[in-house]
Amino acid sequence: MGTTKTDLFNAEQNDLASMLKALAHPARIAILQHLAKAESCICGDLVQELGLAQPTISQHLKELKTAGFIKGTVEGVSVCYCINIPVWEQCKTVLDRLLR
Amino acid sequence: MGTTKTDLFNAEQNDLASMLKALAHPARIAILQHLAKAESCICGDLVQELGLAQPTISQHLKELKTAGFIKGTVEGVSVCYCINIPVWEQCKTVLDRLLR
DNA sequence: CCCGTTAATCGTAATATTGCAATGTAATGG
DNA sequence: CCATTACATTGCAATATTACGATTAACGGG
Repeated sequence: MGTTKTDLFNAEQNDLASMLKALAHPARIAILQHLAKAESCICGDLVQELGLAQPTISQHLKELKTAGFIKGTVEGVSVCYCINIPVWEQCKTVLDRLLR
Repeated sequence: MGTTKTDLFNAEQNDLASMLKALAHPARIAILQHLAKAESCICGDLVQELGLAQPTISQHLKELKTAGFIKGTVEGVSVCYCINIPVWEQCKTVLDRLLR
């Protein structure tokens, strides 16, 4: 137990659920907002902006990246993150299709 | 630890996160899809439709109701659930505002 | 080549979520 | 009033998530 019974549901339902789960945390929403506002990408700044420790931010970034919502490019010693628009659009489309 | 540090974020971020969390489970998505398709509301049928036990369905319904996405009205011995359109619209609006 | 800076990863504690059996509650039919 | 039917609640086991200290990996400057 404690595990979601994914085999009971179809791919669309499971995919949408995991996309939404990736967004369903205030820190990850705050990260997306910051990336949207900053236009270009940032990284260590997020640790400053939100009050969370560096490993925590790194973990949230990883979840957003795994879900496809952001992309990260190594820029020398730092990493530059930015929003992955197509995935975002697709998420909204699927969500829209849900209730109509 | 293990708790989300909600005090680090503003109300909009926390509210959106909890709305999305309510949606972020395939069973709850399946429930919403079924309610949308059936137009009118249903209830015990959901236990049949999805392969989950009755207490589990009841718990998911409760979470959706707490988040405001559905409403339930007692109809004799059974309970009739239906989608709460305004909350749904508002969720999409807030989500839209996030990335733009 | 060493050092500092930046970020990912590991390990772990605290807490939340998922799912269900058992039980409780409320209405309905007889 | 009793049995039944439809749900909700409780309690608990299994697992997932959140957060962070400690450590590691990778790059650039001297």
